[in-house]
Amino acid sequence: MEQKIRIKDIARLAGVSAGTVDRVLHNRGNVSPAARRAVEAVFEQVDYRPNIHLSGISLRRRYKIVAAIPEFSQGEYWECIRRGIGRAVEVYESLRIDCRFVFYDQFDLYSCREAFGRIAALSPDGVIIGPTFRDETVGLAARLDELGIPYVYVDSVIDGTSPLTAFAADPHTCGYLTGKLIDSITPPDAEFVLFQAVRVGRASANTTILRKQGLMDYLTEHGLANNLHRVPFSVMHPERNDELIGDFFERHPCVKGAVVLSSRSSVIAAYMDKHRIEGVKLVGVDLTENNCREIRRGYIDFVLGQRPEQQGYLAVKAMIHHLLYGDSAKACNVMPLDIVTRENLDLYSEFSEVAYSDAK
Amino acid sequence: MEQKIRIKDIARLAGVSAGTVDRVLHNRGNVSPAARRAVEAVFEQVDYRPNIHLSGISLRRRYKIVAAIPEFSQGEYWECIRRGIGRAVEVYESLRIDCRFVFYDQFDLYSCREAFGRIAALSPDGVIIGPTFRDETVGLAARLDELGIPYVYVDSVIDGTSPLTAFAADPHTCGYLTGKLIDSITPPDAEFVLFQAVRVGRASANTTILRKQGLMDYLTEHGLANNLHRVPFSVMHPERNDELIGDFFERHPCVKGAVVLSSRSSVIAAYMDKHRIEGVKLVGVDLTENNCREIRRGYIDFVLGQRPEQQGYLAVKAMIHHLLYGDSAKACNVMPLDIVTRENLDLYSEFSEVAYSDAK
DNA sequence: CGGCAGACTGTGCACGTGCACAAAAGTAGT
DNA sequence: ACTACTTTTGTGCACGTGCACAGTCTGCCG
Repeated sequence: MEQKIRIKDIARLAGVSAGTVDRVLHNRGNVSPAARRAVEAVFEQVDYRPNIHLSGISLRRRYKIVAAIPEFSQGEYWECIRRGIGRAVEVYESLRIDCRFVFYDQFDLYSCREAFGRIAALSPDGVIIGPTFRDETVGLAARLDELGIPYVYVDSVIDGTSPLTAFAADPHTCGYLTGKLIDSITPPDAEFVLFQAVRVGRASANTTILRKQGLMDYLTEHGLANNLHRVPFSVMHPERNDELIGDFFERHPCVKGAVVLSSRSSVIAAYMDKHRIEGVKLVGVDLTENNCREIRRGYIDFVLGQRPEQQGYLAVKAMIHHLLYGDSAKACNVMPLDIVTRENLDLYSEFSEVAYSDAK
Repeated sequence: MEQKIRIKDIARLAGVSAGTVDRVLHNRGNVSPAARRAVEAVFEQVDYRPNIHLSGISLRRRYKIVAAIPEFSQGEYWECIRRGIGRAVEVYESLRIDCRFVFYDQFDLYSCREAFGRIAALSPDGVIIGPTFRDETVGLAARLDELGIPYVYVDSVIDGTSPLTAFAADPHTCGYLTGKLIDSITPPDAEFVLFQAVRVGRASANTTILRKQGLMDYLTEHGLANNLHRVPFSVMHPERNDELIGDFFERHPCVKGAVVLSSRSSVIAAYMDKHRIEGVKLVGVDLTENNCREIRRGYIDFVLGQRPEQQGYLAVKAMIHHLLYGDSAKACNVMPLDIVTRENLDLYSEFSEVAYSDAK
């Protein structure tokens, strides 16, 4: 095993001092062309990898990261992302990282606008964005671009902006896979129903539209497009669903599979429980606490998980690596879609403890 | 954000020098009871977390890890574990870690015995064991216990030994989940076949037996135990399967689902391709290259992945944390079982790039 | 030629920990 | 009280990097 190459070694090989190598390395200027060439020639030949642990210590300044994500209640989707962010900040605490959260109401455009407006004043070194409203996010991205502040998306990506990177599942694949699953676990040529969550004050999110497109594409490719019914349901007022959903199942006894493309499949599961609807398979998205409970109780058959906690963790990590070591990251990281069912559910929840703890 | 507590601070608070605190911290002895009490009293009160990056640098000695795992061909299961180990060693290279591999033939008991016999002579500080043969592993474990050398299992766990920790999927759950899947994607009360890989020179591995038990338990609980047929097949000589498997399907046209509990489901997939057997669902285990190919081609419907690469990575990480920072780890870490199908396969393979790269 | 600004370069400290070594304190025997 | 020895305690260096600061060199102007 060859000895690790240090800045001092590079300096010796190039016939300059460590300070000059450092200046070349960090583009700090004030380096003569000759010295620069000499140093760069050495870099060509040797495989120098800075010891990231050490560069962290020597660092003088503190970096400030702002995470702008929707607010959440306990057990909801965004709590996982938040937890992942928090974990990363803990792990990297020995480097000089501060993290500050800015929450907004994902169902209130004005709340988002106001929250996003506050960010610049915090003069962050980097921003983690959990986007909901397209225009507001585009505006924020433009401002950050102008200020030269890097930003990273979690959960979903907003086109037409230039983030450092993003960590999100592919919504089209998500919908497509949902189609495959519900098709696989129901009899051939079964009928399906897509329950669409409706909410006051918010048009369907882009993610949901793309998921639906993925679902439709699967069904179309398998000649099942006409087997799909669409029924809206209310998240805020579950009691209103009784009439909405109630007679649907009465009129459509051939429906053997139900799909929910938002994270609220537990609402449908609760309905099925209450009204003793049996023989209908249910596939949902996201491992929220409510969904997990319904999986355990057997009312939800499969759920697609998109590793929100890991998204948050990796977003912070990518940001830190960019800020501290100048790493560029690939434009978009597509998260795996975990197929979760009663038998492997616990494995996922228990395991998340282990996976991230880089430091004690 | 409060200031980070350093050894020097503890020393000041306890009225001793940093050296004494260090001695208490690392149980190096030569500390008077009074001083020890004073230091420990301070530890009670403050939340001291050593900066692991720094302890890494200051460390004088090199640690030597030996990984004893089965040899493999390209694209096979153990290659992933090996890759994960390699990755971890890269990431932690700035700490002083050497890793050395000892390979053995997983179908040759004597090869294993010989390889395991060589380990002690390498005087490792820690050993990663990928076990196959029970008695040989028990023997190795006993020798390591005697020498006070910690060891970690990957892939599976050998009872009656005391490893530092282990990273493995639960084989019973694996079989159980396989049952759930094949049951879910076939018509009610379908018949199934379990293809059992037979190999010269090796009794069925313990893992396979436990998986089979899990499968049987699922079927029994769902009143399907009598719907299962068992057929052996040859991995080494696929051409012999023509007769073995051939007339089975002729005689059992009601069989709609096939299960393989080893990683060799691609052999069955290839057979189905060759003989144009259709309408039979196939569920397998492990994301080997061959299995991935057959998933893409549509001959395998679902595969359970147990994250071998992550197992290797985490095993090394746990060992390093134990050696360097004295962390104890929980006895056994149960890996998630990823349900992989054509639509989410690529997501898993692409993502593994991202997840581990702690350092550039 | 002297002075001076500006560009470039080298030096040295700090970061927090592990560990070697020196120093001090304690103990026991003569 | 002195020596010899053990136990306990304190001190200081090394690790590799970032960065401040001081020092050197060059060219230009008066």
